[in-house]
Amino acid sequence: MPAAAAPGTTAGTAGTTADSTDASKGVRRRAGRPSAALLDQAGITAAALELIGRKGYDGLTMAALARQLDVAPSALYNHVASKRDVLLLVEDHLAALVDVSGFGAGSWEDAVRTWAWSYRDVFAQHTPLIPVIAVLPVTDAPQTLAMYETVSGGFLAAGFPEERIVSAIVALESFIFGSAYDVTAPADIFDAGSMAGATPHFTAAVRSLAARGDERPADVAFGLGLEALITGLGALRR
Amino acid sequence: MPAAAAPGTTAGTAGTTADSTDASKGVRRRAGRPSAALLDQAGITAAALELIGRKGYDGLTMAALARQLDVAPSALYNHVASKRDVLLLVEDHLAALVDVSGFGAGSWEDAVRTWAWSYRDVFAQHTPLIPVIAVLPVTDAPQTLAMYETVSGGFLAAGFPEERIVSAIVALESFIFGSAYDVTAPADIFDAGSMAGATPHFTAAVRSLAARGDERPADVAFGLGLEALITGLGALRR
DNA sequence: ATCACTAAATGAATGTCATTCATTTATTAG
DNA sequence: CTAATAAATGAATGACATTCATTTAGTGAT
Repeated sequence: MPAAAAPGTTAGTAGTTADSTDASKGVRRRAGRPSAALLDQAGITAAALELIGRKGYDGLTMAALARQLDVAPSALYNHVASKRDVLLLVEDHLAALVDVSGFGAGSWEDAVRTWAWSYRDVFAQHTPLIPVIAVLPVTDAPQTLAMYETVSGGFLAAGFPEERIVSAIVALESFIFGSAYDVTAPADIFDAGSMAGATPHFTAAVRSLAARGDERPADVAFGLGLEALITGLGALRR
Repeated sequence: MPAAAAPGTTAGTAGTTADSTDASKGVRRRAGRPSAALLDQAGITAAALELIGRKGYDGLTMAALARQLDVAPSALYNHVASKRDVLLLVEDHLAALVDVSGFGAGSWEDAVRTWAWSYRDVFAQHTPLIPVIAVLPVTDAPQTLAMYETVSGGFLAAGFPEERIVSAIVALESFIFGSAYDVTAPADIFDAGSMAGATPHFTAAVRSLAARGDERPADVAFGLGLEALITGLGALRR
């Protein structure tokens, strides 16, 4: 038994971490292997989501994440290789929230509508993930892959030629990602301010957009583009 | 050749490109005010573009930018408030490269085609700017604003109702930004690997896409979506 | 000419991050 | 019982962006 007798109390600086949130109530452990690991990928994902919800993506640092889990930052690296890995975990979790229930239920058009709107809504809250998803091999994201499978199946059942399905999905997805950014843009993004005099057409167009209504500009644009894509892509069906 | 800026818009920062690199070899100056300032926004923009071209966006650090200009990093802060400002300068420079020459020339459809493809191509090389543009008030980017003015004018001339113009442009732009990411994705991004067994429809769709051709998948998807949007949005014209 | 003013540059901090590493230790397999 | 291992610790490290007190050289007014 290697030096078991009387654990020498590495004492020291425990107080710091105190108890940021709940995380792992009370019981602080010292270095060493606990009966059950404090960390795992599911817990890291949950803590990351919690942190993002509370502090936004700027607040998502490895140190803050560790604090949330009542653990030292370096401990995270036993479970993820990098911060990017954390983002991938979050991304894949979110993919499971996208509503694909329309596929197999009603019309193809309605299924795409439901899917696209919910996809956009989910990622509008998480735009910092978009650059990550866009380049993410699907192998690394099982939930995301599952979403693609359902959607592909829906397209196939609707009569799409197999070789056009991926292109059609990619086109829709590109529009969705771009539109997700749009949701986060400031309301006055198109205000030309002092340069308005030099841009009469644009300024007038912006003004007349603002003049009408209740609906959020980002939603109007998304609806417009989505219906165009549904009609245009739908024409590919046999 | 690009640009064809809107009437009334001046060259603005265009002249920047003049002497990109050289910077001021040999002559090191000590602190103090030189006869002509070593730095200005045009020079910073040019140096940033040079650096991005050579090392990519990872290589664009304030220190590297300063070195490129043969200046201390802190000197940059006399001309830009932050690194984000540098990115804005670059973004606005690129906006001038987008081809809007079709508006006022041929058909609306062709003008949109030319504009959209060139817009995508330019930003596919600069995807790290997309999160910046998406939230960028147009006031801060005169060349970008000039682009909007030309495009708005083209839509108006084509018979679009004024209050739909901004939404239509935003929809197209969202698609363009999303598609720009797509260009940079690895070729095997959709390879399900070991999970292929669980995703038969998707895997088959990916395979049959790969089976056909010469054209890059990102280009096929972009063409497909763009034509759908042109048709669908075009129907809004009076 | 002189003198104050000011724009522009310097280099030495600062602070925030992600990430690495040598150690420590509880649990488990043999 | 012992050796191996997974999992945690805290103290570096090394990039970065950004700030600040200083320095200096043109410029414009007197």
